[in-house]
Amino acid sequence: MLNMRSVRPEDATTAARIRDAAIARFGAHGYAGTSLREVAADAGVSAALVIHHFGSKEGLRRACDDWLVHELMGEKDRLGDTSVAATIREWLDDPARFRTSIAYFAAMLSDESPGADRLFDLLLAETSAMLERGVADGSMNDSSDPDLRAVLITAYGLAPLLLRGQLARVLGAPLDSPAVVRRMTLPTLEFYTQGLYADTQLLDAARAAIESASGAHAPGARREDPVPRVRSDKGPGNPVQDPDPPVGDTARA
Amino acid sequence: MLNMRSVRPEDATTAARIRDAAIARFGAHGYAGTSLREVAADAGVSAALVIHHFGSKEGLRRACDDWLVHELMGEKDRLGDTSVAATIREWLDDPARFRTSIAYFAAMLSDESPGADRLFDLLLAETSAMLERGVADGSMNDSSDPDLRAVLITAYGLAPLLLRGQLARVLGAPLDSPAVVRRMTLPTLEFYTQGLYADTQLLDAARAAIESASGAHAPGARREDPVPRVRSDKGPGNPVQDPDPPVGDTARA
DNA sequence: CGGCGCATTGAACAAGTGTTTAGTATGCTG
DNA sequence: CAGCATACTAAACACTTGTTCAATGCGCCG
Repeated sequence: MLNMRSVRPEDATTAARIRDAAIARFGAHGYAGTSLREVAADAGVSAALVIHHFGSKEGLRRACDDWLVHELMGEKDRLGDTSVAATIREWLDDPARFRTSIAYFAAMLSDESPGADRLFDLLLAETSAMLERGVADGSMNDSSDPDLRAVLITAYGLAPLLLRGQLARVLGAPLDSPAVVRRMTLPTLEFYTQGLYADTQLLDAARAAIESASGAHAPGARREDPVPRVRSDKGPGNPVQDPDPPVGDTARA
Repeated sequence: MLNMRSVRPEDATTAARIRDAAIARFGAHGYAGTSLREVAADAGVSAALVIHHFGSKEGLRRACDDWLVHELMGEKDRLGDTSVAATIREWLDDPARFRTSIAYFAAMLSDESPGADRLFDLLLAETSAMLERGVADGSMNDSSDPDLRAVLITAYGLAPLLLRGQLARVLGAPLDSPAVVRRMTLPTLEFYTQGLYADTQLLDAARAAIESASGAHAPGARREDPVPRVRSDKGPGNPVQDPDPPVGDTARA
């Protein structure tokens, strides 16, 4: 289970070597920023052979997508109790492979490669299942909109990976370095346990505003009203007066 | 303050039209995936004129970067009390521009354009200042590692924007649509107020483990030990046994 | 050994790339 | 009006792109 995957740069079949080289290149420079000849050179073959094996550059991309979905999601069909900790340990022990795969995944998301949708959906499903279990056994809080929360948590989980370049730059070491992984653990847990806000003032205000604006809290309900300004009716004294501060910060950025 | 920016697609100077077309193209298809002739065609000029005005394609990129930093971060030099709510309202009222700018910013991050570093640093500084004020006035919880928390919060804030394509697909409407913005508000606030975990069990365990592993909790301290496995010493019964679940989920993805 | 099939290649292809060059129009300054 | 800078273009440049083609080698099966 470990060895059969760690057969990475070595021999393997030639097509696999090409695919691996392509994943590395695509991940580092994007699909459009990578030429077949570069991939071919990395794999030690001719450009014509790449076409011979994969039909076209787009075919190569599809093969990379398929491989990555298979490799990252593995055989875990049941979203059940496959140990998350074990998975983490696995890629912590092999940061080289983790790095390449994550880079490719990030590139997939930017390039809007169709494979990214599959991967994101799998992640989202897994997160949803995890949250449901957590709520069921009482270890996690409930949510007013579990589906949306699952999307949010999934996005938050991906954030450090998508921004790994910035994090590495700011923190002074790669995201998958032991030092950074260790340093991130506690603050992340703190945030996931205590939240950010010390009191429920903003939350209560938002709830009240939404309650008064529309009758029910139906998620996908009518969307024809111009947009109820839950956000701008609180005093300007509080610097984080917006109920949705991260998006806000993002926006102004 | 509003009008001078909303002069978007219309006349303006020719160089500005080219720049705007480039931002749109770069944002949609990336730097490498965009040709000068496409940009030129969008702007209604010849490819040679683009070179004439910006020197080279790379020069055009730099001009786009500069413009975006200026446009998104505006004149807010002091990270002080410029109202976040006002900024949000501003781009909520102009989703078209917001979309383009955000797409370009996301592309900058993927392409590792140097301008992305500037923008991220500004965002991070702003987030840090916001957190410091929040802690000072008691509206926000303190953190064991404020600097890292600021990085985390910044990343979380950017996450929905970087994943806007996936969010839009899963939620059935664009991220900047009134329906989605409205729907995200409450769950986000809930998460930022209550956190995810219902009790401090995992947090306590992690703290204890770290405490016992290394003497102090110094952030950047010695990094020569192989990495203390705070993660794998808890029972397999809890599905979210890892102190750092989002990264974990990400990893296995 | 003969022959088939596959992996593999260098050379060539048309199309597209960023960039240069020479040239035309246009409007401002004297 | 002359002169000049500037905005702008079409055409060509050298080069790279993805892809094709004919050819070569190698191994397997009879």
